Amino acid sequence: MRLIAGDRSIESDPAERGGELLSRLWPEQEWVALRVNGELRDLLSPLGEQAAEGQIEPLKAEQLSEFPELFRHTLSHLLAQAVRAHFAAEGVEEKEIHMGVGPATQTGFYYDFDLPRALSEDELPAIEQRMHGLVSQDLPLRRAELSRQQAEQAFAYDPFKLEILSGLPEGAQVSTYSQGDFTDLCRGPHLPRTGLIPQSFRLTSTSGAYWRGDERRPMLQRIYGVAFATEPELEAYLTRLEEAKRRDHRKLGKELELFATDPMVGKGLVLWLPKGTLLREELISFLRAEQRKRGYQEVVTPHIGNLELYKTSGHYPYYADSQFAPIRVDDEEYLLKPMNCPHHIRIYAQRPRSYRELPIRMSEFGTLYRYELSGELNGLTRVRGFTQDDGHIFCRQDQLKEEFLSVLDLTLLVFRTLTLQDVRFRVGTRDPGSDKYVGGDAVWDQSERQILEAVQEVGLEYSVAQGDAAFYGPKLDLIVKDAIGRDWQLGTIQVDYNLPERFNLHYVGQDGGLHRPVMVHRAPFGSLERMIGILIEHFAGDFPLWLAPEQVRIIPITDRHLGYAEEVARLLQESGFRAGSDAGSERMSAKVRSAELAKVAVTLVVGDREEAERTVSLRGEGGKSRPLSLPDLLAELSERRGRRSA
RNA sequence: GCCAGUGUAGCUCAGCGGUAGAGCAACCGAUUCGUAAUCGGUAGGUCGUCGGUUCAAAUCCGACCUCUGGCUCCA
Repeated sequence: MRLIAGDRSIESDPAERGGELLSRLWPEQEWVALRVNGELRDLLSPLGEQAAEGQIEPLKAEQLSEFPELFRHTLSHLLAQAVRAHFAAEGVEEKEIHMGVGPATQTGFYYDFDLPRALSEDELPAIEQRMHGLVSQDLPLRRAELSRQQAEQAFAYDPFKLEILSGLPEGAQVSTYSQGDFTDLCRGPHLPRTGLIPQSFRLTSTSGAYWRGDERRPMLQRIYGVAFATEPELEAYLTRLEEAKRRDHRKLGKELELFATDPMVGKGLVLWLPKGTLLREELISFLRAEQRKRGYQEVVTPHIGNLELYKTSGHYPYYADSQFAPIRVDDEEYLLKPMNCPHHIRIYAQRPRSYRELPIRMSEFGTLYRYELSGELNGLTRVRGFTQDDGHIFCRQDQLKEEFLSVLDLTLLVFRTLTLQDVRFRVGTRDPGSDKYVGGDAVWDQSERQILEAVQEVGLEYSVAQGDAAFYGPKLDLIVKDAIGRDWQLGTIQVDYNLPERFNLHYVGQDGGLHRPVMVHRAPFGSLERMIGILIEHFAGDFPLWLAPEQVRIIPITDRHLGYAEEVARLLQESGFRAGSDAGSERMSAKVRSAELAKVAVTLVVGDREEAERTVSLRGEGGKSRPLSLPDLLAELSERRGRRSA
C-alpha cells in the first residue's frame, strides 16, 4: 500500500509497524509516535490496512505537550507496575492484585485496583518513587497481539480483565503492552520506552470507584495522578488548583458570612445569612425586572403538592429515588415539591385559554426539595433544598421558535451581565436505544429540529449530546467558562410536548377548535444556590458593586471625622446604597485592611482635608486613592451600579 | 448510599496517656493616627457525639454523626 509523508509518497505494508516506517523515512531522527490521517498511533502497532493512502505525520518528543494522553496512559501502566511492586514488598503475589481500567484523564491518569487491604494516601509518595524509578530505567515497551482465547488464558487470574475480554466478539484480536516484567491488556497507544515519559507527574489522591461505574458492582481503589509534559506545566496546574482553593465558595461563604449549613438544621439545607440574602435578592430583582420587560407573569405556588399531581406529570415514580418520601396526611399523600412545572400547568388549566393570549410566560422563584445522596452534597453546588428561577412558556407551535430564541436572548443577557462571557451550547437529544422517554418519535424529531435551528441562528458554538435529553423532551444546556477557565453547566432550556399532553392542556384556536399548547421550560440561573456558589468562585468574593453585600464603607481618619463619615454614609444610603462608616478605634490603615478583607466594594477615607473640602478619598485598585466631591461620588457610584459593572 | 480521609475557642492551628494552648477575631481600657495589622488587659473549649480500655483519655479502641476527596446520579 502507498502512504503519503509530507510531499513524499512511500510504499508500505499493513503489517509494518509505525516505528519501522518512520526509521525508514528518517533514519537519524527519534520519534515518539505518529499520526495517520490525524489519528494518534504508537510506534509499536502495525499500520493496518486502513492506513492505505493515508497521511503520515511523525511526532517528536518535543511535541508531547500536544499529545499528553500518550505519556499519561503509559504512566497508568507504570502506576500499576509500581503498585504491584509495592505490595510484592510485603509478600503479596502480583496475581492477587486484580485491576480494573487505567485510562488517561484530562489532567493525568488513574488506575483502579482490587487490593488485599486499604491503601493509605501516605503510601502514594513511595509508589510515586517507584514510578520515577521505572522512568529512569528507560524500559522499552513491547506490544503483542493475541486472540481473545489466548488473552483469557494469560489473564485467567484477573476477573476484571476476563470480564473486559468477555465483552469482545468471539474471534477478536487483542493487544497487550509490557514493560519490564509487567504486562497489561491494552489498546494503546503508548510511548515506545519509559524514558520518554516526562518526570513531571505526581500521584495526588486515592478514592473508591465502582467497577464499571455500577454501584451494584464491587468497589475498587482508584489512584489518581496528574502529569504534564514539562515541570512548568505541572506547576501551572498545581497553581490553578491553589487558585481554585482560594476561591472555594464554601470557604469564602463562611468568611464573608454569606451562607451556612448546620447539621442541626439538616444536611444539604442552606441558611442564607443577611449578606448572602442581599446578594440573592439583587440577582432575583435583576431577573425579575428583565422578565417583566419580556412579558412574564410571576406566580407563587406551594412547597408541597398532592402526589397525584406528580403521578400525572410522571415525575413520580420516575424520580422517586431522588425525592423526599411522600408525606401522609389523612387519606392523601403529599410530596415536597421536586419541580415547579406541574403547579404552573395547573395555573394554566384554571380556565379555558384562547390562542389570542398565548404565549403565556409564567415565572416563579420556586423552592424545590430533592433527596440527593448524602455523599453528593457539596456547599451550594449540590443541596437538598434550592430555589429555581423557573419559568414555563405555554405557546402555539408557530410561536415556538421565536419564544425559544427570546429565552436564549434572556439567558445570554443574564450571563453577560454576570461577566460570564464565554458561552457554548449543548443540545441534548434522545438516545434512540432507550425506552425511558415519553411521547412519540414525531414530536421528538420536531422539537429537536426546532432547538437546532434556533441555536444555529444565534451563531455560538454548539455540540449535540445524544442521550442527554430530559424524559419529556430535548433540552439545551448552556456551558460557561468562569474567571479561571473552568466549565460550568448553567441555565437550561427545554421544549416539552409531553406534559401538555399528560395534563390534557388546550387552547381555543382561531378555528374554534381545541389545540394542544407547547411548553418551554427555562431557568437562566438554574438554581440560585448553585449560581451564587459559582459567582462566589468566579469573582473570588470580590463582587461587582451592584451585587456586593456591603457596597461602601467610609473610614474616618480620627474620631473627629466620624460625624462627616456618617453624613457621607447617610447621603449614600438615601440613594439606596448599602453604606456605613467604621467607628472603631483602630488606626486608619487597620480599618483599610479590614475593609479589604471583608471585600467591601468601595472604600472611602475621610479626614481633615476631605471634611474641609466636602470630598472623599476613594480607594482604588492597588491602593491608589483619588479625591472626589460628594456629587461626583454619587454620580460615579450610581453609574457603576446602574451599568452593573465592577 | 459506597470507598478513603477528617473533626481541639468564631477562624487558622499546636498539644498525641498525667491539671486544655498560641495567633487572629470578640469584649474592656489606653491611643486619634492619611490608604492592608497601635499597645495593654479580659473573656471564650464536656477537645464532633456516645460507649469501651486505663489509677488516669483531647491523646488508645469501637460505633455513630459532620465535613472533605472520589464513585454513582442529576427532572
